Amino acid sequence: LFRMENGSLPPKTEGFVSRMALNDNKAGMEGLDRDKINKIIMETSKGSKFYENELKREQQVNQRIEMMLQKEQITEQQLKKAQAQVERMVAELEESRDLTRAIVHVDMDAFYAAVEMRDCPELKDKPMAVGSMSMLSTSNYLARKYGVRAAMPGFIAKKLCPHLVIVPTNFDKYRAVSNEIREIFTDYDPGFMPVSLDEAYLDFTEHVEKRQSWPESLRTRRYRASTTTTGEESGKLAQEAAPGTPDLSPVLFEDSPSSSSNSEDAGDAFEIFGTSVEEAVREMRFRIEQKTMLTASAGIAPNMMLAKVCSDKNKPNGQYRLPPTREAVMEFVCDLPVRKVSGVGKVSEKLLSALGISSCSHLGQKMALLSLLFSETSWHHFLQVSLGLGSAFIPRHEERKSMSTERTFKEMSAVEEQLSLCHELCEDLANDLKKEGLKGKTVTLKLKNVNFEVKTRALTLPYPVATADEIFTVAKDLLKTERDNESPQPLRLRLMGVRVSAFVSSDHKKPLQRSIVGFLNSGRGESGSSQRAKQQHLKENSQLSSSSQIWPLGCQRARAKRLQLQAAAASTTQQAGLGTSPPPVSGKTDASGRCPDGGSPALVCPICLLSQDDDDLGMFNRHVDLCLN
DNA sequence: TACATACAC
DNA sequence: GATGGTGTATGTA
Repeated sequence: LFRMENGSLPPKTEGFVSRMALNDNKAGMEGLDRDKINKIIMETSKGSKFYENELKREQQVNQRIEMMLQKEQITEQQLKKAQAQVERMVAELEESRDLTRAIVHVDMDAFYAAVEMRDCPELKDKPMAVGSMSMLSTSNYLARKYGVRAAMPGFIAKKLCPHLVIVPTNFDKYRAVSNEIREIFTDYDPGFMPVSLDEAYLDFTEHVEKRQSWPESLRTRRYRASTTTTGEESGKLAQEAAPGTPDLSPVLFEDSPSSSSNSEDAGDAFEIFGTSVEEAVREMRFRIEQKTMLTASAGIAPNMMLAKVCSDKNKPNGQYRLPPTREAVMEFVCDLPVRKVSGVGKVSEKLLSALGISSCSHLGQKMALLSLLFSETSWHHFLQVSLGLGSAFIPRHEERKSMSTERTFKEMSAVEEQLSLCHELCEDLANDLKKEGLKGKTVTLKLKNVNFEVKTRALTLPYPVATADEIFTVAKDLLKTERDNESPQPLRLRLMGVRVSAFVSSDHKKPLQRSIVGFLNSGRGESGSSQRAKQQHLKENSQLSSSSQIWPLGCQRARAKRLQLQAAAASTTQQAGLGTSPPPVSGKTDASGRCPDGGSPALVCPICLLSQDDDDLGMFNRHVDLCLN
């Protein structure tokens, strides 16, 4: 069972850097001439600093593989023991398998490219990509046929496809479209989780439940401006239908059926969607197309990991539902290439492939071995994947943990130039931090030299910083240290970046918010999205979502009161946190970090509504937690 | 905490 | 001529 296929798996061509080869596991990349494309990529890259660095990284990975294969000499004894442990864990995980949720992953098709094509008809029948000569963000399906894809530099793409049109990015435009589709998402799951501008996870479970008892009119989508709409949605729908003729969406892929052409065939003035999840998702995609003239693909599955894979299955402009049965899931996962799973990238793929693992079923077969070769978190993740398990609920949006800005430029070696750039970065970063009212204690400087070698240097202060000068004071010091380190050689840089992390303000507010939100929702049952709460979604104006009906009036008042208390407590908290001000101690705080004026206001527990004598926030939070339990 | 790596988009 | 920017997680020291 073990120690059989030793190593010989990756077909190694001499001097071939597999890290740089075409990634053809994305949609629209089937059946093209890989070898020819890779040859062009390699020829164009060969000899560049970038290439040399990639070669180095490749060798590092190869070394890791060697070390791993040495460890593979494992006694039967050990393996048996590991196998037993794996089996125990499998049983445990099986126990917890949840097939009751309908998780949806939506993904706009060739998003940036599609937006540009929509707004510039000239582009519709041309291979095009969005980005620059240095880097492409995405490409349309016509360009993909030439091997042109996201994360490829434009000058290489041009070699692959000389007629390629490269359009610069218009982030503001993409953001605007993103907001439009997110409005639609909210109607199906107000707690949806955005992944990026064009991608999101939604929990459709509750929507589908409600949908069963809806009148047909609520499931009717008009796409002719002429018809009058009925019901509470009329305004919205009329607006969405306003763009009129449905055949304006850019044709992304010649062979792909477009829902627009379907509607033309039907020749009807409206369409009624059914009550199933699939119909609901179809409806959502239809509304997206009506509103933005862009198409989306979607995957429906019992958990996030599977939904993500499913959304890729019928891309572009398609959807796929994986039935919520153990059998269907296991069959689906069996032949699934590990690389398709989110979280498994180039390196993991290569490591696994060295062990003879390329599909998820292999993953399951070799789990005992994997448990001995990989870290606990890694093999636990592999195990879950091999069983088709993933998160069946969509986690609440997390607070951000860091904020950074970085820039690439032509070689820069002069100290003064580097310093002024560093200062500029600090200013930009301080600006961004200000927008979110953040202060952090850790400043990290990132440097990349002309050989593409990356270094980070960090310093954690005893107090939080936020202004450009505060950050710069630290960053320039880190830069100086690094310069001294390399001297007398100058730092020949091609990139510099500054990051601030270890935030304090949110750190204090967060646990409290969580507790209160948890309390407010505790009456609504335990499952999935109902547990999540984003204040923004509690606003009442959405027709489809139930948010305005969730709270009985009395309850709303209580909620308002508690939120008030929460705010008060939070501001108290921030004051208490002033002990962390920077050195020239401000006159407003004394050494203990207490507010000198008026003493410390008593904290009130939002649950039991009793004043807490202790004004220590930690104690207070523990009290709230006790109350919640 | 510091740093490097892997990963996603 | 030319290979990005932003953010998270994790392993290790």
